[in-house]
Amino acid sequence: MAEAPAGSAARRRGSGAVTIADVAAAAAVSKQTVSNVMNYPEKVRAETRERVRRAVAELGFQPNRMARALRSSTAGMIACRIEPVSSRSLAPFHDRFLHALAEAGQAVGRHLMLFAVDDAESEAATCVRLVRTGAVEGVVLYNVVPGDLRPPVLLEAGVPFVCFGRVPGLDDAGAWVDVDNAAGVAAVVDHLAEAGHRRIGFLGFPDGHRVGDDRADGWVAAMDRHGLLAGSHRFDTRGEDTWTSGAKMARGLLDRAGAPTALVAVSDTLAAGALQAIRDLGLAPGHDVALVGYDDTPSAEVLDLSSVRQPLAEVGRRIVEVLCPTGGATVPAPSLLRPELVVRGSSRRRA
Amino acid sequence: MAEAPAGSAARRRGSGAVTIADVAAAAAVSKQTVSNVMNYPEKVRAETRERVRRAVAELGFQPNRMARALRSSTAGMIACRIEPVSSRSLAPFHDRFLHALAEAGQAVGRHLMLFAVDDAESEAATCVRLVRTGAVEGVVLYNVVPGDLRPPVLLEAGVPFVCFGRVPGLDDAGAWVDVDNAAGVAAVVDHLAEAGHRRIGFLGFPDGHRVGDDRADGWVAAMDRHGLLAGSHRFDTRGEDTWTSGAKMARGLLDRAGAPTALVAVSDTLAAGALQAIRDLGLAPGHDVALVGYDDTPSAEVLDLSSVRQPLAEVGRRIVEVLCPTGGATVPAPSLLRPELVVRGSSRRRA
DNA sequence: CAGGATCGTTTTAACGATCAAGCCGCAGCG
DNA sequence: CGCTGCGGCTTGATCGTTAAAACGATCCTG
Repeated sequence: MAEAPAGSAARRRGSGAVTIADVAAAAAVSKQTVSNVMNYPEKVRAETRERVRRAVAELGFQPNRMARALRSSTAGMIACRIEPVSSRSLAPFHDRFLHALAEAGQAVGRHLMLFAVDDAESEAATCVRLVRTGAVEGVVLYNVVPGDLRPPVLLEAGVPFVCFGRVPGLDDAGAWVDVDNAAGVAAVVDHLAEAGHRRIGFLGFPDGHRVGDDRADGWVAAMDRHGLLAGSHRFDTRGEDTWTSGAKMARGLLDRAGAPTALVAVSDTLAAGALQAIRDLGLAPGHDVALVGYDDTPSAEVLDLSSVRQPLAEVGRRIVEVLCPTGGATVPAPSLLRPELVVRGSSRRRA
Repeated sequence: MAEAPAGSAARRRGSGAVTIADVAAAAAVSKQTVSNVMNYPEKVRAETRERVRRAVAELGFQPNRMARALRSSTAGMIACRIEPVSSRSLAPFHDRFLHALAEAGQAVGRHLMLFAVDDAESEAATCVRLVRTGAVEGVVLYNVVPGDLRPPVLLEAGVPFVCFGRVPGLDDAGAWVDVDNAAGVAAVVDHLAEAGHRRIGFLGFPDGHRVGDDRADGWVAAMDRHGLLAGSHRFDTRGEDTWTSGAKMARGLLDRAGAPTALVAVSDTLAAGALQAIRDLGLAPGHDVALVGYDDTPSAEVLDLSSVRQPLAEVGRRIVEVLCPTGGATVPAPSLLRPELVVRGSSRRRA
């Protein structure tokens, strides 16, 4: 490990760093005044404030976080589980969620602590322990599904938490933030219908998971709204979230008479597979067949693939706002955010 | 946000949780004895220990982390930057690194704190601040390249750190852990050569980045060792780390006389593209053309693609060991770990 | 049997900050 | 003149824990 050089610019004293007492001595004021300068500058006369500020700068003073946390019993941290990378999907979505959370947290002076556990049960236990030991102020639950066993446990234990994912029973507490999956897919259908497409195929996930089901519902609802639902069950395909599966589903849809002129995929992985299938059939994506993916992963940009972007930054901000209320007096309601369709070449031109 | 119910099983007192003083009172001993029971049980008489233990269990006491951190000035945390998801690669590698780090940290009682910054410069500044404020004991630098400006800054500031990625100047301090990229690719070439392949193509990254260059060196060295280097520069292709680019490079190599019978790709993304190209040419992966990727991402398993697995768990353990030395008296040397080749169908059968 | 070593526990004192009074001087006001 | 109010600072207590010293009692040991 890299060791500290004997004498560096910012001076260390004895065993530890420079404390508020050192600053106080240097500026010839009391510790409390230094504290005030740091936290409530308007409470201190300008002249004194300047003197203290100079001392702070000269000594390179940085208030000790643990001491502050102890005294004011605010850890300045929130926790979230980091899940093992699943082989289900190629899309690095969890990554981006954590990044958004970290960024949103920092904006209000909170840091993000990660922990790794094997299952939901130990996740709940760990969350309880982290809050009980004062390590964090609250926790974030990722990918919450109906019937999830984590919320009730945390509720019972009195642990502040916010879910990413709808929780039906918690509607009044503002304890969840979600992105409207149905609306996202519906927006895609709207976009395609406006461009004149009448036969719009759907590449979805197998039934039985919240996200996939919501997206499928969005397709059905929007198709119905445009009067395109009749007979379109032929265009409803489902499969695992893999590239291969996407290619297969697309081939199945396109390789027949009366094939769809547009495809809606519920992930960029599926869409990437579909893209290849389209090309394999000698068709031009965006021209012969329109194609839209989901999640706006980096690959979507590379592939010039239209995709639905989830407002992750906003999700992070809301979560943090609920967990660590700043100025806003009112406790916010649970948020159902609208995703945004990013139109690229794969769906821009009329089929 | 979910609120604490009025009365839950684990009792809260007044404004806060149960403290060591409560336990002491309940067990009719001093606070210090309780502390000893928690930290040095052998120092306390068995009978007393039992009594204290009962009180701890009854009250559900959990020592306050901040207080402990303050008193013993060990934060129990390490920090690492979470990078924005790059559009360069589809592989969620950073994810897995963070997971490994979190897990390794927990094994020795350390938690992982994330922070988000825009560039390397502010990363260094943030690291310094985090350590100076006592928030973390040390930091981990991800993806360190030669000439990286972060190590010198941290060194100067006396911040304990460990790099993932070789740092030539720091060889004596054990300040880095790396995986031998050249050895990984060489192992692939060995594997293919043993299977009888003589013409082995290379799908690499453009020159100028450490990881890519190391892997290219590995190919050259191993080819040379097997006496296959002569004329094989025709088989050396380079391109961006995208699926499309991989497909194009593979097509370029395979679609001519005297084509390679095996391909080494330096990422699974490139390999996935190559896989498609192979199929497009009517060839059978693993039979007509052997193919091996790199990083053993989830997609490799799905695609039945041989790949080189980096020992991330071990990387995490070493990093943590250096940052937070446990029992081992000796400061470990910098670690250059060997990756492991995972053979799957794409390279199992003789071409 | 005095003097020291040992054991198990308590007491005291931090760790570095913030909170809540308290104090002092000066202005305003009856 | 004296009382109150207030800005500006200091003092003392405190958050919950642990390190280190103190302490009384018992046990050796020469």
